[in-house]
Amino acid sequence: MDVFGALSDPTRRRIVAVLAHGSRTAGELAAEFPRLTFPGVSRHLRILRDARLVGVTVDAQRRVYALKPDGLADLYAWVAKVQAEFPANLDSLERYLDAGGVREKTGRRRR
Amino acid sequence: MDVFGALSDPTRRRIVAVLAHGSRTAGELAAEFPRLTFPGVSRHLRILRDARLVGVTVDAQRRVYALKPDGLADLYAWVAKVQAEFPANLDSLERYLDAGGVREKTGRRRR
DNA sequence: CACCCATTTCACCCAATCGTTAAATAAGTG
DNA sequence: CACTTATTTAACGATTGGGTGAAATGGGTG
Repeated sequence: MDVFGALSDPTRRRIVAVLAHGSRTAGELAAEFPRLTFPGVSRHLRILRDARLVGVTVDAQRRVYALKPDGLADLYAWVAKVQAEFPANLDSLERYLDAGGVREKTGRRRR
Repeated sequence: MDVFGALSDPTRRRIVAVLAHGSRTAGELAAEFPRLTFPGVSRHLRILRDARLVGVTVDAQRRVYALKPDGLADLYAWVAKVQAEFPANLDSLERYLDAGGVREKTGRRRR
C-alpha cells in the first residue's frame, strides 16, 4: 500500500499525528487506541512502515516508532505539483471554453 | 469517503492531475482511461465530487468537471500541520529517550 | 532454562471498494 | 416524437481491508 492508501485510514492518520509529537513504543501507541486491540494497531504500524511514513528502532523487546519525513514528503510533493499546475485564479470552466474544449453541437451527427 | 480516501485510488489521482491542467467533460476524462469503462470513470468522478475535490457544471448533456481547491486544501492543511508539529531537525529516538520515554528495565517486574 | 514481557504473525470473518454489464435518465436534433 | 448523444444509476461478482482471538517470535531476568 502506498502513502495515500496508508493515510486513507483515520486510525493511521491519528497514529501519524501522535508520532509527530514524538516517538512512541508500539505499546504506548496501542494504549492510545482503547477501541482497538493490540494486533490491530500492530498491523496499522506495519502498513505505515511499508509506506515509509514511520520507522522503527529496536530497544530490547520494545519497538520504538518514529515519524519519518520520507512518506509525508511524497504526499506533499504530489499536492504541491497539482496545485502548481492548477491555475486557480482563472475560472476553470471559462478557461476550458476559451481553449475550445467543446467543439461541436450535440445530437445526431451531420450526414 | 473523505479526501484521503478519495485520493487513495491511483485512477482518481490521475483524474485530479488531468483536471489540474484544465476542465474536461466526463467523456473526455473517460477517454483518458482506455482500460476502464465509462461507468467506472463516472463512479470515480462521483467520489471525487463527494470529497469536494472536483465540481461539475452542466453544458447540455455534457458534464464539465473542474478541479476545486477545497478538498486539496484540506489535505494540504493536514500535512502542513503534521509537519509543523514534527521537530524533524532533532533525531526522533534521541528526543524520545531524553523525554524519559522508556522508564523501566524490562523483564519480570521487581518484587 | 523457566518464566515473563513486548510485539508480530496467522487464520478467520465481515464490510467496503473496484470493476463490469445493462438499464435509466437527461437533453439536443430533424 | 423518434432517434442519438452523454452520462449516471443499479445490480452483481471478485478482491481488498480492517477487526478479532490465538499462537508464535524475540528478548530480558533470576
